[in-house]
Amino acid sequence: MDVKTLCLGALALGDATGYEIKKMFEEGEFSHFLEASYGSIYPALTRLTEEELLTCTTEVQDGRPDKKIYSLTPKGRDALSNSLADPIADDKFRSEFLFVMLFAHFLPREAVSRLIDMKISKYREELDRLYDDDQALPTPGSKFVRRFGQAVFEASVDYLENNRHLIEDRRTAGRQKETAATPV
Amino acid sequence: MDVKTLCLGALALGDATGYEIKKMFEEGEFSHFLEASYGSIYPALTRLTEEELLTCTTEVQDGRPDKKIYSLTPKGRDALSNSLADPIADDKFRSEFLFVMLFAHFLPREAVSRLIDMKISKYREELDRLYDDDQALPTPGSKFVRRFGQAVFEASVDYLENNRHLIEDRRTAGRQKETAATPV
DNA sequence: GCTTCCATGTAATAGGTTACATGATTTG
DNA sequence: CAAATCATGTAACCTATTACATGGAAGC
Repeated sequence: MDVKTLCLGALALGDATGYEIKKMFEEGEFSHFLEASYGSIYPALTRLTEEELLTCTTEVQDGRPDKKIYSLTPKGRDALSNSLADPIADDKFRSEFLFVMLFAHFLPREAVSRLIDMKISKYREELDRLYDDDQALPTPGSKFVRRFGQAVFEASVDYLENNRHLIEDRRTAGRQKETAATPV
Repeated sequence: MDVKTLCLGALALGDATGYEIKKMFEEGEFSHFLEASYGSIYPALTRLTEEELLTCTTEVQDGRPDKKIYSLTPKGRDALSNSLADPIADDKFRSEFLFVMLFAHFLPREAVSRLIDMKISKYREELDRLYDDDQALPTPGSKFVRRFGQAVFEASVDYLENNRHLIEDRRTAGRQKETAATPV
């Protein structure tokens, strides 16, 4: 599933420009589970138009590059439909944060605490974005997908808050000797 | 943070071969938040050895290629330490599943149900792997990281089970008319 | 008898991201 | 007055995945 397909999906939610599609990945509908850059979106839109899966209306602007509004053609809608029926790849989750946490004992305790604090704020930011459903949700799936994000990020924040002591309290490693049961 | 750094991390948990490191990504310590293929691991180990961050002991085998066991050198340990102190990239979560769910109304209801069932099994498989801590956990961070995975996957399964009706029950879209309050 | 496991490695390819190029207008 | 927003597009680069090459042993 490449950026072309993702763009078809974006346009199935309504006509849009490349710029607006990018925003959907950054802060819109797709932000918590997809990514794409201008460098991949613009060429994708050009190709899709060549293949007649999209039409493009140019709106002349002063001072700015002309705005190109893309629309899904019936052919494009079919292409999307077909792609949706294709086998889907497994979720991919990549977290450098967890990698670093695995080696938390290599870092000063305060550094670890700072990283956890930062990660919690990041998750909270995501949550704020997910709770702010100003714009009407365009498909029934939107609600489902949004709430999934909420559930997962909430679980993440909860987990970090309730279990950070596991790595913030030291003495866990192999380096203590007879210092048996003397909690500080 | 590239595969080289990830390999340093892998070897900080104990000496290993390229094959074993791959297993850590597939089903071991790293499986739920990192990925790497042989095609990136083997060259990384070669480079790291050239840079003297690793040493390599060759164990001759019959019938199989010689086993190459890599160990972190003190220099390698320092390099890892330094990398851990570098700014860390944001988590990346990519889900084609959620993308498809956004357009669930393009698919037959049974297809959607099947996808959700499959996704739940996938998450359950991950959970089984995470709960099976046969091998002793090598660092204090391991427990923290593992449990994080458990928390998130459990939240995901719970969410799917309790909210699948949001897309499995139709009539939500814009296509109903006066059919007000007549639940089928 | 077939599949999976062990075990390493290279080359081609693909798919992106990053950086660059341009520039007026609005917001702080 | 500076920074962010709007708006498109290309080219260089990079990184990693996929496929290929090899092959015995063990499990089903």
